[in-house]
Amino acid sequence: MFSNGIVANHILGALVAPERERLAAHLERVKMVLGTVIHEAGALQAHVYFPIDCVVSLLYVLENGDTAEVAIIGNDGVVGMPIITGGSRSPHRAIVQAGGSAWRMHARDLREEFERGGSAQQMLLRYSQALTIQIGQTAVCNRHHSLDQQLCRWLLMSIDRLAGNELSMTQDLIAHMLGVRREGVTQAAGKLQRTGAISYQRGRITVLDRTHLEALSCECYKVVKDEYSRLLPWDTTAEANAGGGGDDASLHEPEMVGCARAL
Amino acid sequence: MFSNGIVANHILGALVAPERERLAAHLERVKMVLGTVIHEAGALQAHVYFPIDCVVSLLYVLENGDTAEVAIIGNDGVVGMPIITGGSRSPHRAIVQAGGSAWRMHARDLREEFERGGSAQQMLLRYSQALTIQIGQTAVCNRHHSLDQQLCRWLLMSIDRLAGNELSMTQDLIAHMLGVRREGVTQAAGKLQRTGAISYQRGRITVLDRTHLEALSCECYKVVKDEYSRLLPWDTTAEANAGGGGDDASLHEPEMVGCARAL
DNA sequence: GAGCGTATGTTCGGTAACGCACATAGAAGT
DNA sequence: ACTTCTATGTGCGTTACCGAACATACGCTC
Repeated sequence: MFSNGIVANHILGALVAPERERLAAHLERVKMVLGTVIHEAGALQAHVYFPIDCVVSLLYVLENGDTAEVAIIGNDGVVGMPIITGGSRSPHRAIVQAGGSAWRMHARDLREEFERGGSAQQMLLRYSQALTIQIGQTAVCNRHHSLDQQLCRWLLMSIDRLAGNELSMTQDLIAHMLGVRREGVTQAAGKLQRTGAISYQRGRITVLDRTHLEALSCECYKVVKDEYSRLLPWDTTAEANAGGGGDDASLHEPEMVGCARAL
Repeated sequence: MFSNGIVANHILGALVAPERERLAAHLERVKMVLGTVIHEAGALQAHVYFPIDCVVSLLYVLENGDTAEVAIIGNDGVVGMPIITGGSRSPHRAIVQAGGSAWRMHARDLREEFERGGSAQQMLLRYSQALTIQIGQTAVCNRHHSLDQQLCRWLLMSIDRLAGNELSMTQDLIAHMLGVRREGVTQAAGKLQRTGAISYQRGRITVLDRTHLEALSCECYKVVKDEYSRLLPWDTTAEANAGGGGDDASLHEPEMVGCARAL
């Protein structure tokens, strides 16, 4: 059961057994509450988080308070790459965009495993590239594509990292992620709702027609998705035995940082 | 003299002596001709390039032919990170944006050194983070800032990576990099020229007033610059003995790829 | 020095997204 | 039932940038 929980995260799941067991000794399961700031911009990152069933956004906050998401991280990745690369800080705020849980571990423990140079190193390096490409595609998308297209891409990327086809998100929050006006999201989402691609009411969005969303989305979605599956091959049949809630008593709350729910 | 040439690149220059010497055995100096495609999008990357006095852009080319630069690499970095991360390919085209020369080496030789886990590994990992943050800031900038601001940022980032205060660039090429219309660049550059910040004629831009450009630029420039100096501290006094052209006879041309000068 | 290719300048109508103001409507509490 | 809070819907003038067409001007070649 325990090991099932660990492989819920693709990075951990792809490790060879001895490494996975070594890391398991350092992992603790923590609850990821929506809106919690996991890493504040510029702050020292003490832990890495391997999402199990939550989604974390990397957000840049401008001097004037405007925001823009640069990447989305789910159980396909890890929050805290700067710990691996040695920077230990990043100008991006890591914030929980969809509640759930994650495996947490101390920075030095992961660095130690990384330096052994085995499959953990390989996976983390590959994930580093996948993340970089996702960020690059965000840049491209922000430059060239319409809000409508970007919304589709964002919805797809989000539900890909969640179990079902629903997500808890107000249009206002989506607007903050995309760095656009809330009214713009209302317009775009309205169109999608009228064509039957999605339905939503008060912060509860359901994706009804994935194919339609993919058709309306820009190429950016596919580029990132393809690159992820190339770099981090993941047997989706293994995903069945993932999750399976452990005893909640053992959950630890991540430290709450100042402006959680800042949005 | 030889070692002077090597330290012209900040990554190589920051290595401890034994590692630098080990890498030197694998380095060959190559000429980087403006417009040459160093790595085509999606192609296997056989070499890494450590720029000496050239500038390389990472460009994404959309299906419809539109382009957007995601990052600029000069002697502060290395072209070919996917070789380190293990992906060996990237959806970005690497293209020479300002001619000059670079140190080139075979992918496997660099990977070998990386796996030794010494200062080369450390520097490359830190550069990986710096590059990621540059790309992220491109995303933010594309979302929130005006063409005027972006042009200032771009000019600053470019001349920072060149010796003087001049650069050879038509407005049309800049437009391709920024992913905007050429006319837009003409407008923005015209304003800068009238205020005396820059002057240019037919593909030759001279920065006259750096301070002014920095004032007009958005915060993105500073964020990236600060992060670079935090992650890759570099003694600028050492830069004096950099460059110093070796014999041109020993220069090799990088393989020319299909659509060089595609822009 | 005439001709030509390329770089830059300018104009004009169109549109996507913005900023703001305000209307509606579901959810939650008293 | 009533208020209150939050989420969503809508209209309107403004702006930045786009797309296209066209004008100028520099520098090279013959």
